Amino acid sequence: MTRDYFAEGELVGVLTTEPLGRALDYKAPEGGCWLGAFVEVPLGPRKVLGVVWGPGRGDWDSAKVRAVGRVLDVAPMREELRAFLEKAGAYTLTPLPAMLRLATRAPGLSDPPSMRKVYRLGAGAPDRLTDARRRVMATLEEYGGLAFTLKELSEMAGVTSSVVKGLAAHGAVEEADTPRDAPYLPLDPDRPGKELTADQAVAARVLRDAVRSGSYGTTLLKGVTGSGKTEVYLEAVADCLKAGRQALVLLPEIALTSEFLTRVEQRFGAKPAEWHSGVTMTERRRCWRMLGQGAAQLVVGARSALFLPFRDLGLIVVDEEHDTSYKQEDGVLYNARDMAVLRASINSAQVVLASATPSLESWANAEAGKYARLNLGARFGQAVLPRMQAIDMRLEDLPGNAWISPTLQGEVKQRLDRGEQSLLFLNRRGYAPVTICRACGHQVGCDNCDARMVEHRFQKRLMCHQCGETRPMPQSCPACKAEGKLAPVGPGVERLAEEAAKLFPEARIAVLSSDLFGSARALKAQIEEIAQGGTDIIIGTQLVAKGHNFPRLTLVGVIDADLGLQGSDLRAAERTFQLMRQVSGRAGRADKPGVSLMQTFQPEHPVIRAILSGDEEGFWQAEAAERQQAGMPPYGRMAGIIVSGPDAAAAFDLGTYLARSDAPLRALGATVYGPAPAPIARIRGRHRVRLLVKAPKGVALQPALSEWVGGVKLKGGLRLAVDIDPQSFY
DNA sequence: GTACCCTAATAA
DNA sequence: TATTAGGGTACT
Repeated sequence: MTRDYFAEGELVGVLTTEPLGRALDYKAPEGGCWLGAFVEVPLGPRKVLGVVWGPGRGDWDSAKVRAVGRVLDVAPMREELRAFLEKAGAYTLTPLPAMLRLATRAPGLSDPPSMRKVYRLGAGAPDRLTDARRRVMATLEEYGGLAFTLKELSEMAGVTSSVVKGLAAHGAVEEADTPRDAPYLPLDPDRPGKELTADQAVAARVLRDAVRSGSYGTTLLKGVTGSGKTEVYLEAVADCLKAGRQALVLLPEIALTSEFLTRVEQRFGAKPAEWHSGVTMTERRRCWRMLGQGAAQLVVGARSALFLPFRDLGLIVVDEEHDTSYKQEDGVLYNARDMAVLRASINSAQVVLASATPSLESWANAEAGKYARLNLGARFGQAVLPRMQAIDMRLEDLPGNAWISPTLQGEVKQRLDRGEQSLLFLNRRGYAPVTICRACGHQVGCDNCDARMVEHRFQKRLMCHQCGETRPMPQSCPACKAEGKLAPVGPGVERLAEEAAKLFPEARIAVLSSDLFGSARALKAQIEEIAQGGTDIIIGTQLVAKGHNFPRLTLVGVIDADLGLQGSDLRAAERTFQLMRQVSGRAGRADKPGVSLMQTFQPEHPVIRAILSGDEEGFWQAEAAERQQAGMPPYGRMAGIIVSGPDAAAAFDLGTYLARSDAPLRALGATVYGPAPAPIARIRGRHRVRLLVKAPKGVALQPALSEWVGGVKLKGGLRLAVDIDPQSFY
């Protein structure tokens, strides 16, 4: 039994975010401290943030043990969150301090709560009741005991701030100091939701019962685009809130949050808390603090929201659970989908994994009975799934440097004539993926990475999609100095837009690509304009595949359906299948039927055939069988090791050394492959070498891995990262 | 002799 | 991670 209070002078173990691997011993401060308390401790010449993690170990020279500086004025970290950080750290082989950093990414944690003045109904009476004063009093009475800032109150009453001040002077309005971090407006789960179809009602009831059980469980909620997944899981959120517990909805893309916030507001009458990289410092602080106090009921956020200090988390929804952006690819390597399941199991909470095209992992877990499974069939309203067809590019008469086939052109023309929208999908940002010199054949590459520079014509620059480095479009070849010989090769969305503009000069064309919008707001405005019908042809990257509603869209043209199938990655088929299905789902949402046409050079490819036939179960079965055969995840376990450093030879040497000293892994029946140059052999000037570990399912992989790599001394700027359950398998 | 830079060690 | 101590180098 661990103790949860430490009296002054007792030894406590404090975990800091400094990379020391474990908690350090300190003396409890005056007044003692609680287990989980956020504290400020002296470390060398500095003061750093820490959390009281347990009793001290007492193995440090007691004369050198220092005292905790002070206990911070925030809710202590709950036991569930501490357990989650420890387990998630053990799973991903991440040292605890790095895990703690994920959970303390809130600004101003060590500051006292800042105060502001608010105004509410007072006991006194004003000497004269003017019309303006009456409006202020009426406003306050309408909202009962609620308090408002000067600005809010004067705006709501339609008076100037001096009117409010005047009333405050008479005591009719009371002036008070409250913490700046105000509770979120309460969400009302009892408001009636949208009318559900029979299908949706059944699914909603199952989820509701699961939430009411108050225990852990995971449900895979599968439904095609437009089948009303959101309505269904919002019912589960409603029941979670009714039970007085908190809920978290994870979204893969910030661009999706504002649309989602609106839906929550329609359903519950107020906006939830928001947590992602685009949220201001003040809002983050408020979110973090209010969650701990239970003054925020629902958070909508990106994967990092998993590490927020919920007081009583009862439900986690992972929307578009198959999305690859749930996998954090640098720093702490974790998959938010898996971590959501872990956190829920610790918190006795429910997980809903929602997707039209689940990941093979989740599909297999549902098949194995580890997850419950719910299928939403028909699309909401009259809309039906789009008709899907291939355009065999071997039969199309298309000149070089053109990518819209005559067949596709004809279809777009028809939509233009009918006043409907078309979407041309190409998963390539920029103007052209390759810039080649016609004089010497040189391909312009990035100086710091092993990647080609991509021309972005709107910005008149070349950009490296690996490190983000840009440079002005050169006039002469960097290799042979020939002037005016640089030529674009291959299509990007910008170039496709140029081609479309030539073919359809009268059409209004919009390009949706993540790099063309400075802010989430600009992107949202553009999406809204498209939804209103202000655009005839949308040209977009995979940004458009994710849940935006374009009611007048009836044609999706996939420019290069073969793109994702190249390479030897076992996940390529799965990803292409998901992406194509998602994009196609954009067409025909309202009452107009949609068509999805895929340009391909290999219409007989099994993946393309599976996409066209719509035989999803068949596709998953075949994929699963193939993975099982190869002993690949989810039927086997994998880990990737990336060794990186400024010196290629040193990185490779360490890789070779690791490969030779693989005894701890062989003991498990695991195999080490490599070292080989990583898929991108150089990023930001660092050379990268990769090893892969393949192990049978059910073995204790992590302890063996830490024994294996834990002993190596990293010198000369070398770094080593272990990636459990990597996204790519080569 | 010292100003400057890089690397390695250290923190309780 | 931030700080600093130490060692080497290029200057005055």
